[in-house]
Amino acid sequence: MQLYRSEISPLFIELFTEKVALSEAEFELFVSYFRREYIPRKFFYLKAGQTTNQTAYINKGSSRTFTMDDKGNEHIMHFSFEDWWIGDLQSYHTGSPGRMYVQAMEDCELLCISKSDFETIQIRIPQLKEWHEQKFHKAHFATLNRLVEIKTLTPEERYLQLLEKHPHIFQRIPLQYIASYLGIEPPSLSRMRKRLLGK
Amino acid sequence: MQLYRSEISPLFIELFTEKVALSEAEFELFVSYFRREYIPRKFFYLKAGQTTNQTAYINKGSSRTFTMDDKGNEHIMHFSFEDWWIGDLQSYHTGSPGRMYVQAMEDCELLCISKSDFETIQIRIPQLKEWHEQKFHKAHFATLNRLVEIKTLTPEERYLQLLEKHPHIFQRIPLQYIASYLGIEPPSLSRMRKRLLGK
DNA sequence: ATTATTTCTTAACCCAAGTTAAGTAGTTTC
DNA sequence: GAAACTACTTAACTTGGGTTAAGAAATAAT
Repeated sequence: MQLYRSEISPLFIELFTEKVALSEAEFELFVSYFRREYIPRKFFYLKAGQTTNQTAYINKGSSRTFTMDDKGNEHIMHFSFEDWWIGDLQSYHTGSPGRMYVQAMEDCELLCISKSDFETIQIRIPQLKEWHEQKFHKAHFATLNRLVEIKTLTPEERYLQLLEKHPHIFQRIPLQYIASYLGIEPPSLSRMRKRLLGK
Repeated sequence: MQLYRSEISPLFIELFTEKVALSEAEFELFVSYFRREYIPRKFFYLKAGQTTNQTAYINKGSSRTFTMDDKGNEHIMHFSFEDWWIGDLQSYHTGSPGRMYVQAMEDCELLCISKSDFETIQIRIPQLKEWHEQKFHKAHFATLNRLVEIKTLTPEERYLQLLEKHPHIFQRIPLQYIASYLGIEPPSLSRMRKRLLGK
C-alpha cells in the first residue's frame, strides 16, 4: 500500500522537503513508512485507556481531542485540522495508557507512522529527530498557553479571543463543541452571544 | 566562589551522582559551573518581560510562579520548594521575554547555572542532556495535568485534591495564594472551607 | 417532501463565585 | 506594649454559569 505524491497534502511535502530539508531520497524513504488510515465522522482515532504507538498527520478532515471526567462529561482540549498532528502525546512518550479521546468531527484521512518506525528512521535521518523535538517543545508551549488563558481570562474573553484569532473554527465546528473548548455549557455560550450582540 | 558539598542539598547530590549516574569527577565539574544566589522573601527571582538565561535549583526556600493579567490580577501557576527547578521554561528555551513572575515566598538559596554553561557541559556529559530532556517532558506532562484538572474539576474538587495530595502545602503557604492557585478569590476559598466543615 | 436527527436557543430556577468593605486575629516592627 | 502590617474571615449584594427541559431551527436521511 504505497502512498503517491498526489495523495499527500502539499503542506506535508513542503514541511519535510523544505523546512526539515530532507533530500528527495530521504523523503521517499520517510514516506514509505507511512500508512493511510480512514476515520469516518464520529468514529474514534483513539480512546482513553489505550496506549498509542503511532503518530498521525491529518491529510484531510478534522478532529476533537477531549477527556472525560468521573461524571461522564466531556472536556475538549483542542481541535485539529488538516496539517496537524494528532494523538495522545503523553501516552506516546511514556508508553502508558492515555487519557485522551480523539474523535473525527469530519471524515478523516490520516497518514500514520508507528513509533518504532519513526525511531528507526530518526537514526538514519537526524533532522527528523530535531524536528520532532521542536514539535514537542511547541506542543508544550501551546499547552502552557492554554493554561494561562484559562486562568487569566473570563469565558467571555476567551470566546472573543477565539473569535478574533480563529474565526474559521466557527464555520466548521458546532457551537456545543466550542462551548466545551471554552469550558462552559452550551446554554451559557448561547446567552453570552446574545449578551454580546448589544455591544 | 566555590560550592562545598556540605552546602548542597543531599537530594541534589543524590540526583546527579545516583540517578543521572555522574562519576565523581563529572559531578565536580558540573557543580563548578553553579553559582549561589540568594533571593529574600518577597523579592523576585524573575519578572515578566525578562529573558532568562539560566536555570535555578532551590537549595532552600520556596517560591510562587505567576502571571499577571491586563487588570493587574496575579494568577499563580505553581509553587516550588526545595529540590525543584524554577524559571520560565518558555523564555529559557525560546530566548524571548517571559510571561512569568517567580517570587520568593520564603528566603531562598538557589543554585544557578547559565544556559550556555549547561549547553557546554552537556556536550562533555551526555547523560545531562538526556536528564534535561526528560525533565522537559515531565514539565510538559505536569502542565497538561494542570490543564486537565482545571477543565474537569470544580474549584471544590481541586481544593480537596490538593488537600489530599499535598497537605504540607497548607502548612507553608498563605491561603490567599492557594486560592489563586485554585483559580478562585480568597473569600470563596474561605466560604468553601466553612461549607466543607459540615461534611 | 416528510421524517428523523442534530444543533442551537430560550426560559426558569438554583447556586457558587466575584466584589467590596468591614472586622478579627495573628505577627512583626520599633 | 503600641502601632503597623499581613492574613483570614464574614457579610451583603451582584453576577454569571450550571441544570433541566422545552421548543425552534437547521441538516441529514429515507
